[in-house]
Amino acid sequence: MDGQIALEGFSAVSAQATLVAAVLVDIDLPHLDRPFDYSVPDSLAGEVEFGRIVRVTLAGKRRFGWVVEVKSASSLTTLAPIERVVSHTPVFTPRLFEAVRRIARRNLSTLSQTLSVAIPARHATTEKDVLASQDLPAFSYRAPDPKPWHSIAAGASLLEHIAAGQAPRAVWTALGPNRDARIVELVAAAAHAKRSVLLLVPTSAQACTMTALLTQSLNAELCLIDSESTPAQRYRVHLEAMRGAVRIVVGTRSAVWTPLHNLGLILVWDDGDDRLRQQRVPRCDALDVAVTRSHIEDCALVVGAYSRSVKAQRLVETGWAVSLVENVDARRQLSPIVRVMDDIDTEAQGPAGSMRISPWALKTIREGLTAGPVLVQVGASGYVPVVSCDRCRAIAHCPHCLGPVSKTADMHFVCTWCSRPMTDWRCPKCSGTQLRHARVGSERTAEEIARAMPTASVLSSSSTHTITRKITADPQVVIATAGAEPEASGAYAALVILDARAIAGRAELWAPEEAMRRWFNALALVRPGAPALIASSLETSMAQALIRFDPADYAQRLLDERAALGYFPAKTLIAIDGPGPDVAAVAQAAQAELIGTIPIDSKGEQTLKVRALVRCDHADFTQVSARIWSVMQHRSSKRLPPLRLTVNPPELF
DNA sequence: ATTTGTGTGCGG
DNA sequence: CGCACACAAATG
Repeated sequence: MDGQIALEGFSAVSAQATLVAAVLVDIDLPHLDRPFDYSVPDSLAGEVEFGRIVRVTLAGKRRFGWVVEVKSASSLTTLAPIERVVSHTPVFTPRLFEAVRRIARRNLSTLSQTLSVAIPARHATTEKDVLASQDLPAFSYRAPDPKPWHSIAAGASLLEHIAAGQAPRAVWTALGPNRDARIVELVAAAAHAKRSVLLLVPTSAQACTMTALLTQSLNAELCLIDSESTPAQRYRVHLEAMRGAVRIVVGTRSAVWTPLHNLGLILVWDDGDDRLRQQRVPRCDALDVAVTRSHIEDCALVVGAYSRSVKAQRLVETGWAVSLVENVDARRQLSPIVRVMDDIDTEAQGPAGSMRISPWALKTIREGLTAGPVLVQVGASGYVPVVSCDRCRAIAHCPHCLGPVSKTADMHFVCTWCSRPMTDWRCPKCSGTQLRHARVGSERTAEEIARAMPTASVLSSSSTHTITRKITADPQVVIATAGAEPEASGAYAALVILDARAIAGRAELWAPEEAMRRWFNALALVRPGAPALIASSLETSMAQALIRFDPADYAQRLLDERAALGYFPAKTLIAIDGPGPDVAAVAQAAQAELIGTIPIDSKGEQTLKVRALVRCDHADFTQVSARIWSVMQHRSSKRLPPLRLTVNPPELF
């Protein structure tokens, strides 16, 4: 009987205008990842609206949920009621929800989990405070001068389109000396169009620098969201952005979801940096979210970097974004002069040329010191393989030619120069006879340089120890790992890049792209016309891209290679991790090409785990992912252990 | 994840 | 026949 049911908390949906809310419940299970209808008690009718957080009962347990639709009827006859409306305001917009939906689909993750990532945790007192405030700051910016953009083909046009409130898309390769000015102009253009701006950078430090830059040059009111931000601050910016009270947001990865009102421009800086990628599920990439949002919000997108990621180049190749590159004159005027050592240089220097710090490198450092600070970029600790004496740790050299020793695939020590085997090797320092294979980093290099140049002042900056952010224009040698380079007042007078081959030569598919990103980031810190030496021989196309200062061309080469191999981003790959038979079943159900299945080392677990990689064309992804997802739903409803899915695993590409 | 419903086996 | 336990289905 209806009366009895109502007593138990359920109500029949009558012919009267009782409202129904579709609620997405916060449970991370694939088969429950869809909205459920709840009746809206008359007492809550005024509060239930799209985007509100509510309290509902699902399967006998009280849970939080998000209202994703309010309608007048349901296809079901009896509904449980919404018990409480939790948030006093919507915490997301229809457009943000659409972005969440697409990103969840693409990453094969649940909507509820993705929504949880996109929306900061509610903070009640902050919410009250934001809702009580009424301030909407005045908003008027002059249109930036497009003149400085004339050294970039299509650059001025991009700026004018943004200033006119339109939504152009570009991948931009910047030059160190004028990057800041260009960013300020881009932001000013969108602000002039009375639209909001979202600026995303890889690190907190960069976010702070950007905030300072924009505050100073635009006299703009803006908000900063980075790893230092408290939950209260995050929630405040989120709500204020939605209300239009905040119009410019600078931040790191998590800020990409900020639901700015009338979003006009998203600017992603250095998209190749893996810090713009989330490590935990749903592992979404700030660039992917930015691309998706620019579609949905109809806003401009500028992907800027000193180098060019393969992913960004793909946006250019497909015609979705235009490529913005400084012309040859500007590059020549504003970039350092790059010299890449080749095999002939190495040979010309004689035996010493194959030492870790070559005479060429030392010469470049010495000359640079006469004009200002010199940057030496080294591989991070553990990056550079070195063979040394097992007893005294002295770096081993070939007794015949003094060349460097390395370990071959079949575990033998040989000279990389004359390829003589190191049988009967004897340490010249301590007479030890055993060799060891180690990896060294920046600290060792600092010692070596200090020894070679006793009069120079040497500073070491690495992410594992101390990072120095800014140095004076006084002559000194700065040894830094990639990403830990301090900015020099007036820029560096010279740059030496060591260990280049150790980084570019890694077996991972992303190695050359990542190497270029690191090197161009270092090159951007050097004075125009100053010498920059890459102290290793490199593959010709790589060397050419550095010398001509043309990372976009090289990215296109890498993209062509990926296409030829059938890898991301030319195709879509999905990794399925879990117990062997289950993984095989899912790979089968996907009806996509199975590239292979490899065992993965699972620590402390009994069951043998494997990773299957399946591949499909972009056009087939929707269907392939739908098939995989339905298996996941089935598995979770049967309470089978979950499998881990990764779309285009960033550790591979 | 949690509850509710249905089926099966065994003691009474 | 009645009850406990196992398994499956639904969850609003």
